[in-house]
Amino acid sequence: MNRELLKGHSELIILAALAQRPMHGYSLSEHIKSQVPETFKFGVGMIYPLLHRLEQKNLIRGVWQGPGGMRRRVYSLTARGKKALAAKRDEWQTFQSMMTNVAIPTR
Amino acid sequence: MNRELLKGHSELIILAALAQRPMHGYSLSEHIKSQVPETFKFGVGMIYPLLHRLEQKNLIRGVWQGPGGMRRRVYSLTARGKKALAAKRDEWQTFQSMMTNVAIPTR
DNA sequence: TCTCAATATATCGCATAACGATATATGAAC
DNA sequence: GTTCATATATCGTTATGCGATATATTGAGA
Repeated sequence: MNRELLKGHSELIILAALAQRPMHGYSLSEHIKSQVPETFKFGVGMIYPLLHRLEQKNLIRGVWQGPGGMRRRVYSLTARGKKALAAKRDEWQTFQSMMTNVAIPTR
Repeated sequence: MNRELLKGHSELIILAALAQRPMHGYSLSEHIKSQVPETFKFGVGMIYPLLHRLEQKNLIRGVWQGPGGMRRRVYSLTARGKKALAAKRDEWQTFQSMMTNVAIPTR
């Protein structure tokens, strides 16, 4: 399976997942693995840079859980993140219908 | 609009267009421009590397038009290209439904 | 108690490819 | 004969997917 298919779409996946409930990186990875086909699953090594990127863009915010137990950073959507999610959903719909129109002939 | 969205999907667009009728690079570019939204249109500079790539993979084959007139290379699908197109269409359907499931909540 | 697997985060490096910019040449129209 | 559309080609930048690797903690079981 082409590994470039996800390019540019992964942020939408993360934001949509975090909109359901706040999660930390590892549980997010498990969550996504459970609901997308094998070929599309994110490696853990992909999740953290993505989360850092989204936090830098102020679309999500993470807080360290503590003080007891293993350190984990739980992320949730910011106000900007919610708007971005809506925008990315629209963007996906546009892209999706364009691709389907172009690639799949109407019979 | 995110410029990474197309990653990995552009070959499908080209193959699907050439399945309709053989074209050379420039007309292909015009063809695609006419049927996809502004934000997704391919610059001409994108078309030729793509065509070279597809020809190297033996999915399309180009023949120089001649001898009179401006030089132009007309591309059409090979047998392998037709199979690849079918595979990429399936791949798109899988990707498409996965993304929609994950990104757009069912109400 | 010792070990191992699962949990949890982080970062490095490679490969791929979108995409704008730029170069070059021909043909047609004015 | 100058300008615009046609036609192909390539370079450099940038983004990012993704595997590999490193490190630390916790809990279960032998």
